[in-house]
Amino acid sequence: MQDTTDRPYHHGDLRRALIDTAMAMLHEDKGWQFTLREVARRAGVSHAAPYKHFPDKASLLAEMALLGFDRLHKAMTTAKPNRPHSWRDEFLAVGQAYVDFGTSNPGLYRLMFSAEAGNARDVHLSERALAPLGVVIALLERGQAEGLLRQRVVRGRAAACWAQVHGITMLTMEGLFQLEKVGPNPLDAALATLLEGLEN
Amino acid sequence: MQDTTDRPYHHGDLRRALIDTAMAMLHEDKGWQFTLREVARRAGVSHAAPYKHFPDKASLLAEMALLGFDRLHKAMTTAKPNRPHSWRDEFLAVGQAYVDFGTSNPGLYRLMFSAEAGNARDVHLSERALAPLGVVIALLERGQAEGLLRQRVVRGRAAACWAQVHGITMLTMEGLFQLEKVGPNPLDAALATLLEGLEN
DNA sequence: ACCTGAACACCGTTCAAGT
DNA sequence: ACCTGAACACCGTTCAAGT
Repeated sequence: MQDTTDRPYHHGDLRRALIDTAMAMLHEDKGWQFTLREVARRAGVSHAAPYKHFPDKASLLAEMALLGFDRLHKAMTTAKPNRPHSWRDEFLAVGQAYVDFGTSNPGLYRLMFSAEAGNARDVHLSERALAPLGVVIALLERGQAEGLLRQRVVRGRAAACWAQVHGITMLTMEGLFQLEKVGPNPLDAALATLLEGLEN
Repeated sequence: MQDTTDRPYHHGDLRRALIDTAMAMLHEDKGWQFTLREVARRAGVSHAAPYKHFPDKASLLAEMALLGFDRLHKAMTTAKPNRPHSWRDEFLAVGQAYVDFGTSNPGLYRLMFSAEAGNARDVHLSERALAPLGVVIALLERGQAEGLLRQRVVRGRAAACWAQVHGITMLTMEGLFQLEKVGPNPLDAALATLLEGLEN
């Protein structure tokens, strides 16, 4: 349903429109393997128009991944526990927010972590990918300062948290954490194990 | 370099040849996003020939993923610690074998865990994907029996191990565990955290 | 029983030309 | 400054026809 009438030739802000359209398409079957031509089609422009705003498809994907990391970062920083405010509650809230972000945006999350998509992961993207890790590092430092956590090198522990939570997210996304043999609450079990590895 | 002379028309075992060729192509840039036509080309047959052995590309990929899970399973069961034979050594050896398998076969590993590739992950594939998990479950049961591990629901702890090790593997593959900010030995740190979460 | 060649409906990307 | 249309070199998949 495109209005081809009110934008006779020049699209107001095609760049943003393309990103928005592609972001929406991420929620469909093919994930980030959508077609650039289809994006253009839905944005109401010719299939050549996107090339005036992005050198190629990979560049569009890279920009979208960047956006994704920003959103993940925001999801983690705005995550708050329901009621009490113990360190442990906050930690679990952040972990849950991370997993929720991934499982409710599987297409975007896969894109963010696919070196395959935007061919080479450039420095810019890698830097932005580490912002979420910064949240975890700060959280662990506070936990150690409060004497709740074992005294271990924080960056190493943060890496462990990241890997754990990334693994949970991906396996859930692939449907492998919903299988009987894996047990009833793999997510809770994984987070509990992680906490037992961190706490005093 | 195809011998088109000695196989004038009928290829002896084209099915296997296609799988082998595709498996080899997994190690190239595009990973499992290789082209079916290119597989046929390298196998020395027409681009239509593969369709006599696989209904579509997704079926070929599914078969390859199955093979991958078998190999991963074997890598885990044949993993042995260097010298001593404590439970802990064995656990670490299995974990390391898992990560090594993934990082040295990134194309295959990504394929195994991409619901995107073989469209729907069928029951067959999911079952085979759980064989590696079985190894971990057995390992944890022994550790608990020997009184080394906390008494927790084994399947839950096994899920935690899987997620941890899967996360490590993927983040390493994507190059995110080689970044300075993540620290010097994220892999070791992650495995150490996992062990501290399991052990008494 | 197994393979080929031509064909169909697509892609990503480029580029001269239009507004 | 921004967009289009035709073109190029590809895909995956199908199907009548060949051996």
